[in-house]
Amino acid sequence: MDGFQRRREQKKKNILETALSLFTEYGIQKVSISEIAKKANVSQVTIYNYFESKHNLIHDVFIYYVDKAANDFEEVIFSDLPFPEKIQKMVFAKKEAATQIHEEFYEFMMKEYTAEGNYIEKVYIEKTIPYFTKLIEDGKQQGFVNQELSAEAVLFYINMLKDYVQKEEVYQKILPITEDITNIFFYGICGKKD
Amino acid sequence: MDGFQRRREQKKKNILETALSLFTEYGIQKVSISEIAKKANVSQVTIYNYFESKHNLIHDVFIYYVDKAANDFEEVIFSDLPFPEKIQKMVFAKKEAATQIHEEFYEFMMKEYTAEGNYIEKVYIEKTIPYFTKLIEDGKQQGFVNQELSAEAVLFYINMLKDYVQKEEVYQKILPITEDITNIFFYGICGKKD
Amino acid sequence: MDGFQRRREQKKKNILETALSLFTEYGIQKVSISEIAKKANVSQVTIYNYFESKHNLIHDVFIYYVDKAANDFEEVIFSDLPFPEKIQKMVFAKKEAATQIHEEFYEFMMKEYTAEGNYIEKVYIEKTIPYFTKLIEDGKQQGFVNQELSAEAVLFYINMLKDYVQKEEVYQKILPITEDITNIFFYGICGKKD
Amino acid sequence: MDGFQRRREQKKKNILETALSLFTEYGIQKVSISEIAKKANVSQVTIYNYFESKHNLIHDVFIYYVDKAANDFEEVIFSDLPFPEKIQKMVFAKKEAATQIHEEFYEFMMKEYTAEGNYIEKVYIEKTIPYFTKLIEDGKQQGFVNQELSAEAVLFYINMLKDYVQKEEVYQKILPITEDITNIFFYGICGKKD
DNA sequence: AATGAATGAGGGTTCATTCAT
DNA sequence: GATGAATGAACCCTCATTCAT
Repeated sequence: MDGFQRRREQKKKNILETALSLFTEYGIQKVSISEIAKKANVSQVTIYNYFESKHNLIHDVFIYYVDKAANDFEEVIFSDLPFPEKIQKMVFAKKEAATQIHEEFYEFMMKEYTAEGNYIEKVYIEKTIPYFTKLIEDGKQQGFVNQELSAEAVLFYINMLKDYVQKEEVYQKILPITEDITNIFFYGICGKKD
Repeated sequence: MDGFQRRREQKKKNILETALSLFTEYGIQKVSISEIAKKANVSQVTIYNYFESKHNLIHDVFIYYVDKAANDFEEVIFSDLPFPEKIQKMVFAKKEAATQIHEEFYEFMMKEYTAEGNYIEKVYIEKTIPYFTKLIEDGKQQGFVNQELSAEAVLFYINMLKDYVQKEEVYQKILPITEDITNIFFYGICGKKD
Repeated sequence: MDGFQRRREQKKKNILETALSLFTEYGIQKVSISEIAKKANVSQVTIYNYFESKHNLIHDVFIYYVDKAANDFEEVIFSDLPFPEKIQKMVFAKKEAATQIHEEFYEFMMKEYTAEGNYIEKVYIEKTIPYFTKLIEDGKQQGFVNQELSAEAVLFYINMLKDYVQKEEVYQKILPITEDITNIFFYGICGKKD
Repeated sequence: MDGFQRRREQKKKNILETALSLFTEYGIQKVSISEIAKKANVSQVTIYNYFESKHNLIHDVFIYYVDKAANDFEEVIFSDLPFPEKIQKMVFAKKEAATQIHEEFYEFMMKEYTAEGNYIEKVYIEKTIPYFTKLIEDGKQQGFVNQELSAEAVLFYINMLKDYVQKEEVYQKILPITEDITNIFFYGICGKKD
């Protein structure tokens, strides 16, 4: 990749980052192209030169985000932390502002684009799910996970917790009850930790 | 309340219902005042006469929705179903389309308005929480809920499940693993149901 | 039609006239909605309220024009002028500026819309052609038109002359040779008037 | 002219041809510089290097076209066809698609540029008119053209016919009445061919 | 000389909101 | 009080043109 290409990529990444941060903070519709352009220090038209339309930009931002998230995820999975801490980290790790995701953007990812490119699905099937399944296998072998539970159900639970805890307005409220929540996750609302 | 007043209230409710249904289906920003006016068979200006601004309309729609949801909630709580079925009903009851809530509207409720009027907070404190606390107390006495868990944590968990399951794109995927999910809820990913 | 309606129609006509005059002078693409709005003393959005899109506006302007032109045509046809003067009037009558038609607008009428609504076709079939055929019949009976010629061919010829003479850049050049042109029309480039 | 020059001229001609074909097909305003650049396989800036502005490009394309058309014209004039066939060929010869001229481009030639460079005028005066006058003289001598008619009037008529017949939407409609039209041209709507 | 990148200006369109009847 | 009509501001997008390499 020559200097031209590299600079182009750099600029593209810059726009993607800017757009991602604005989208995650304010949602998609509230953010105008001109806003992104201003904050990224480029002209509106430059954005159009790179991405052709707002819709395309959103698409690319979305893929950019999914890749990034998948990488973060892998890192935790392949770390050598003990099982419970991996879970904790995945669920409760305070996200940096940049990855605090705006509901509308989340929704966009989940809904509008599953239909079209199904990129998120692909990433899930190729990476997230296999790694995750392995994690749960390990958990079962080490006695942290009930052998009878399906991996899907556990995956669902962890995802739910993660998504939910990630919400800004939720995160702060549950800080004091983090321990209880962890307990419920491991032992249910009924079970006892003993 | 005389005939005038009643007609006025009726018209207002009509507008609120229309707006709610459009908001929940398409989100707030995608729905224009003129759309609401057309579907509610009134003039745009009538809406402004009643609600002064779109922002106010949203606010009122939101309160209208919270009240309705709180009522539904009460009904389940005070029914004479056994504890686990109450939980199931709260979490898994297939919502009618009308209450399948659009993410953006949900977010609006959670974020923009917790700041300002905090009506949802008020309703929660006055009704939801007390009733819910009682529900959990009952659950503890009947041995369904671990005595050591805080009511807040359980409340959080149930809400999370409810919200998550309500999402259209989630609901269908988890149908096959409903039982596992219920099990995890009661006994954790570790514990066994036995 | 009540006062409301009348005023609405008046305003609509005002916009149509303004648009027509601008279109005929500058062509369609060069004329922006905001230009029309400014010259018609209304807001851009008012135009959108009446016509929904530029495309629709063009369409309506076009129909407005065709109707007007058809009326002018009828008037001449049903006047009690002698045959040659009718022809002269149809072909050479100095158009008011307002009906000096811009090529692009003409083309639009001829091409884009013949496909879609075929309104011009309808008007032609219902009014122009019958009237015109009668005119030619009269011309034949009075010995002004060769009996063997088809009405279509004569119609074509008159239309061609009319359209061509109407062009601004042409009109002035041919003024000095009007008589020759009339002669050619009646007696051909070969024939002699004697 | 060295190799450099020749290559330069070649590239210029390439751009002119591309622009001409796009202009004649879609009109001037609908064709963007970037479109021309793409289709001609050069960069936009190259076009600017050669032609300085879109306006200039149009100008040059126009001159390119007029020269070409004048050459075609000469060819017919100096051919050894009999007079009526020359006329027929000039008027009815089915143009190749490439020279089916878009109205807007035609108008541009006729209007905007007659004012400014008057190149077309010059060509007319220097070549078209003399040649044409000679043609008409021949016609008169051979008895095909009325001696009393001015050459201008006949020229006008032929041009009109040619321009009009060239229009796509007209050409097809008149095919069945070509003979009648030719007759009218030679003998008028009154006269008889006998 | 040639190009990829960048831009200011402007166009069509939508929307929350106000005016006037 | 209710309505049709009207509006200013903003948005997405395109284009002729210039900059920088």
